[in-house]
Amino acid sequence: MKNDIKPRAPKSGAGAEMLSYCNNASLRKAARRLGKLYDAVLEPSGLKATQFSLLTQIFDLGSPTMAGLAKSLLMDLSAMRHSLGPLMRDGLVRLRVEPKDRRVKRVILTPAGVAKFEEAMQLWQKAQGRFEKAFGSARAAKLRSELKFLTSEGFDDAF
Amino acid sequence: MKNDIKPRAPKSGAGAEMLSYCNNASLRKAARRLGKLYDAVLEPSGLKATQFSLLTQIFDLGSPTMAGLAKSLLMDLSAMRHSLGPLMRDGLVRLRVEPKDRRVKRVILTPAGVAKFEEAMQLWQKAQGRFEKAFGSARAAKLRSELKFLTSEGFDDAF
DNA sequence: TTGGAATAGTAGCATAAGCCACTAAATAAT
DNA sequence: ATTATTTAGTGGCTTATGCTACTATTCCAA
Repeated sequence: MKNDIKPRAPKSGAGAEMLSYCNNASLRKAARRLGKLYDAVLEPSGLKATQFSLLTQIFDLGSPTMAGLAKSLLMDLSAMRHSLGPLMRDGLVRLRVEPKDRRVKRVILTPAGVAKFEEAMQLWQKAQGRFEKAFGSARAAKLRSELKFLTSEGFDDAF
Repeated sequence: MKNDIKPRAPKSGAGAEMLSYCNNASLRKAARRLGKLYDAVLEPSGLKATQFSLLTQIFDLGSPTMAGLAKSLLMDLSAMRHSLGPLMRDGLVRLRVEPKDRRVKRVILTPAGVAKFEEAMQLWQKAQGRFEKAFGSARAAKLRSELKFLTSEGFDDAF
């Protein structure tokens, strides 16, 4: 009488793991787990994986505007700003008003930020390598490809 | 001179999207996106997708202990407790001390919690259906399977 | 040119999630 | 039995993210 409601799971009862059928829950769970693994490897740098991602994106885009950075990460502008907080506090990143349009602020890596990025990059390589070894490179590429599709315009429109 | 450092990305420069090579960043980005989509569909219930997941797991496990619930979600016990906060505040869930071992507290769905769960389940079915339609059912099953592996013991050991 | 719409950020609040330190209860070891 | 150890939770702090409301600029149209 316990599980007459369930997410199209086959049978049920304890151990049916209804939640494993939820694409969103599966994704979050995996993200939690993988985040911890990458975090652990990056730990010597003092950066969280999310922070490393931010530095990487800022570096890659080359002093993007806040809105541009947020958009590239499919992140809320406000959320992105909050995440920049610790990085600004630690002097890795700073903001610069765009003279041409004083509404705009560009996100700049400070020299310390670049140095920290380079340091963390070594660790990231290690984490990435361990992942590819444990999961398989081709398999990882395929997974990233699927995830990329999930974040594409096309998927968003289709949903 | 800008991108002489990069995560095994092929070329680089603006648009190379270094970050798309990071398995962790890809996963988080996709999780953010998908979370928002599921959240939007669940919105009429007043539950976030994460909260629905919690209710589902509590329901499925049948009044699990806090530790058991956290473990099943690969979540920190403390984090899980924090997430239960809003659900307890809203009267959907409550805790009950286990008489046999007074350290233990079981997480119980209140009648209101069960009702809310059933209500949200309808919406979840809709979100899940839209996902499967946009992404493909077989493809989704394959993706979940890969994500499941990421959260398995085996992967953890290999990493 | 001036008032309204659009754009870029900021501020505050709320949930999601992890870590560490601490308490309480049960178990094992001596 | 008494202490040491382990197990289960709690609390507080921090970062990750999102939403909404509000401010500052810029742009566009009448």
